[in-house]
Amino acid sequence: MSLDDRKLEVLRAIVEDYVETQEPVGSKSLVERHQLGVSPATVRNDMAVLEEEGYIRQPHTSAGRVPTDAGYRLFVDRLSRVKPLSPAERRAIERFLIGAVDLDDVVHRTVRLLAQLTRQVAVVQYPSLARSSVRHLELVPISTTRIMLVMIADTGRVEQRLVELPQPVPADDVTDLRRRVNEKLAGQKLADTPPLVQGLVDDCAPGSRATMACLASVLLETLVERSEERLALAGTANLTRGGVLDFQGTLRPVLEALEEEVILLKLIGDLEPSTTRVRIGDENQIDNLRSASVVSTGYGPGATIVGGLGVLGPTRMDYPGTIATVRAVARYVGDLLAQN
Amino acid sequence: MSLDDRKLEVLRAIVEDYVETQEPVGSKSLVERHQLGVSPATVRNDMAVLEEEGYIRQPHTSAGRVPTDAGYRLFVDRLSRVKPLSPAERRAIERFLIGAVDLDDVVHRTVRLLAQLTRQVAVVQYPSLARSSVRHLELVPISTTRIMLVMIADTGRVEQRLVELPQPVPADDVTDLRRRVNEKLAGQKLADTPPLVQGLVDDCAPGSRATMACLASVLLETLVERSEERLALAGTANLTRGGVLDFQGTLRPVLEALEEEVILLKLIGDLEPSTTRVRIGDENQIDNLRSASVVSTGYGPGATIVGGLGVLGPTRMDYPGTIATVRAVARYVGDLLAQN
DNA sequence: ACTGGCACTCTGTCGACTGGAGTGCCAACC
DNA sequence: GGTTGGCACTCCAGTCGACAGAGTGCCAGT
Repeated sequence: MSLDDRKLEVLRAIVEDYVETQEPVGSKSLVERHQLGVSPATVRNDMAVLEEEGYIRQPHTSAGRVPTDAGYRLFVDRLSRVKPLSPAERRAIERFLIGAVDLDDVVHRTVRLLAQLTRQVAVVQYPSLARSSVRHLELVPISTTRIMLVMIADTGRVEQRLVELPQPVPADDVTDLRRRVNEKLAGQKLADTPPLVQGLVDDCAPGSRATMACLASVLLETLVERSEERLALAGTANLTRGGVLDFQGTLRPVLEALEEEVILLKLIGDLEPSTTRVRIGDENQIDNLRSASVVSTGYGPGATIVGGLGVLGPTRMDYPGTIATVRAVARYVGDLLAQN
Repeated sequence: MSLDDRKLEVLRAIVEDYVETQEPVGSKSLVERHQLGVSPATVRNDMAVLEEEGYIRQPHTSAGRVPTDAGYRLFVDRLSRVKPLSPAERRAIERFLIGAVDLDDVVHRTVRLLAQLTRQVAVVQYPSLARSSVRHLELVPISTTRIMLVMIADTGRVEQRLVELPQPVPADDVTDLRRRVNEKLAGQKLADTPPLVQGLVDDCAPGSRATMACLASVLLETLVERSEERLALAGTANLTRGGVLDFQGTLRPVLEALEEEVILLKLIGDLEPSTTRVRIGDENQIDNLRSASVVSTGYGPGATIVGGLGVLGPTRMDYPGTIATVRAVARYVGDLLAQN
C-alpha cells in the first residue's frame, strides 16, 4: 500500500510536533494543531498504516506516536521545506566570521557559531592536507643538527615538525636544501608529492644525500602518511538540552564518541557528494551514536571542497532549520577562504 | 573545641568511604569497615561534633553523613597520605608519552593520558607564550604584498600569522628584514619584546619603515597582546561516571564552563606557587563549578614552569590518587620538554 | 570517657488505586 | 470506499498508605 498525500501530511505533522514538544503525539492534538480537515479517527487510521510501514511507532500501547528513524528519513527526503535563514541569523554569521585573523581563528569561530546557531554539537574539520597544495616549505635551523620544517599550504594550514639530522649541516647548505625542496614541491598537490620527494633524494649529491633522506622521510610522514586531519568541536553542553530524554538515558556513549577524532572524521568526512548529508540514528554506523543524527557538508573556496563541517544532535532534531544553517555557514566559510 | 586524633580519623574514614561508595556513611558501617576500636555510639558522638564544626553534614535526618567542602579541605590538607603510583601507572605514563613527535602531539597525548589515569576531565595548557623566549622568527613571502610570520619559541610552540604589507616588497628586502628582526629578538623573553620591537621600527631606514611598522604591529599582536593561551581538553565522558549523582542533577553547567577557555585558564593557570593546588567546590569562584573540584599544577623543563595542567571532577573525588597522578604526569611532561 | 539500649525520624519501595490520554475497532454515514 | 462518532480497553503517571531499613540522638549504666 502506498502512502497518499494525507498520510504524508500526517507524518510531517507528527515529526514537527514531536520535535517541538518532545512528547508522543496523539491523534486528537494533531488535528487541533494542524489543519488536516479530517477527524481524529481518520488520523488514527492513517497512523495505523504509517506504523505498519515502519515510519512511526508507539512507545507503549495507548501512548501517542513517535517517528522512527525511517520516519525522519522520509521527512527529510520528501517532506521538509527549506527553511530560509532569518536576516538576524545571516547577520550573526557575518559578524561572527568577520575579523578572523588566521585559519585557527576561522575554524574556532566557525565551530562556535555553528554550535550556537543550531544549538547542537558542532564539528569543523580543518582544511584537509590531502586536498591542499604546498605553497611553501621553510627550513629553519634550530641548531646545527636540528632544523624545523614548516609547511604552508594554500588552504592556510601550517604544519611544522622537528627534523633531527644525522650530521651537522652548515647554514648555507640549509638554504640550498630549501631552494631545492621548494623548486620541486611548491605548488604541487600534497597527494602528488611522494614520488617527487623520492626524486629529491635521488637527485642529491652523495655528500648531502643522508641529510636529504632524513628530511624526506619527515616530509613524507608529515605531509602524507600521518595525513593529520585536525578538528574543532564545540557545543557539547547542548547535549543536555531536553534533559536526558534524548540519547536514551545517558550522554556517556555520545561523549565518548565525540572524543574519538577518528569517529568524528567519519561523521563529517567523506565529502564526495558535495551536497548536505543527513545521517539519522542507525544510519551512522557507530553504535554509540544510534540515537543521534548528524548533518554535515563540505566547504571550501569556490566550488572545491577542502574540508567538512557539521552538527550532531538527537534524532529528534529540527532538520530543516539545521540543514539550512549548516549549509549557510559552510558557504560563508568557503567565501572567507576564497578571499585568501 | 578542637578535634582530637580519633575525630580526625573518623573524618578520614567518612571521606574515604563516601568517595568509594558514593553513599552517605553511617556510624555502624564505619566501625565495621575501619579499625577504629570504638563502638558506633562513640563514633556518633564524634560525628555530631564534626557536623557542628562544619566538616560533614546530613542530607536529611537519619541518613548517614557526607563530607562538606570544608571536610574535604581538611582531609586534603592534613589527613591524606600520599598514594604512590603503581608501577603499572608509571609504565603507562612512559609508554604514552614516548614517541611524541611535536608539541601538539605531546599536549594531546598528555591530556588523554591524564584523563585516562584519573578517570576525570583533564586540561593541559600549552606552554605559555608569556613564559617563552623567541628562538627564531621566520618571514616567508607568500606573494609580493603578503608574508607569513612564523615565530618559533624555545618551548616548542610555533605561532604564525599572515601580514598584509602596505606595498610590494622584493625578496631581498625580506631577507634583510628577517635578519634584522632576528638579531634583535631572538633569545629574548617574549615579555621583554615590546620595546625592542619599537626599536626595530625606529632604527629603520625611511624607505622600509612603513613595511617594518606593519610587521611590528602584527608581531606585537601575535606575541604579546593576543597572548594566545591554548589548551587541550579530554575526558568529558568521565563526567558521567557515577550517574548524574555528582554535579547535582545536570552536567549542563559543567559542560558549559568547560567550553570557556577563559574559565579553564583560571582553573589551571596562576602557576605561582609551583606546588600542586587543590580547589574544592566553592573554592573555585565559578558558579557553574560549585560541585566540582580541580587539582592542578604547573609543569615545565627543570624547575621552571611554562604551563599548567590539571583535572576536574566531582568534589567526591579520590584526592590522594588524583594528586599523585597529576604530579607525576606533570613531572614526566617537564622532563620531556627538557629533552628539547 | 565509652558503651548498649531504645525510641524516633526519615527515606525508599511496594502495592493498590485512580484519572487521563490514547488507541483500536465497529457500526453508521455520506 | 473513505470518513466519522462512539465506546471499550490499555497503559502510564501520580497519589496514598504501609512498611522495612538505616541511622540518629539521648540517656543511663559501666
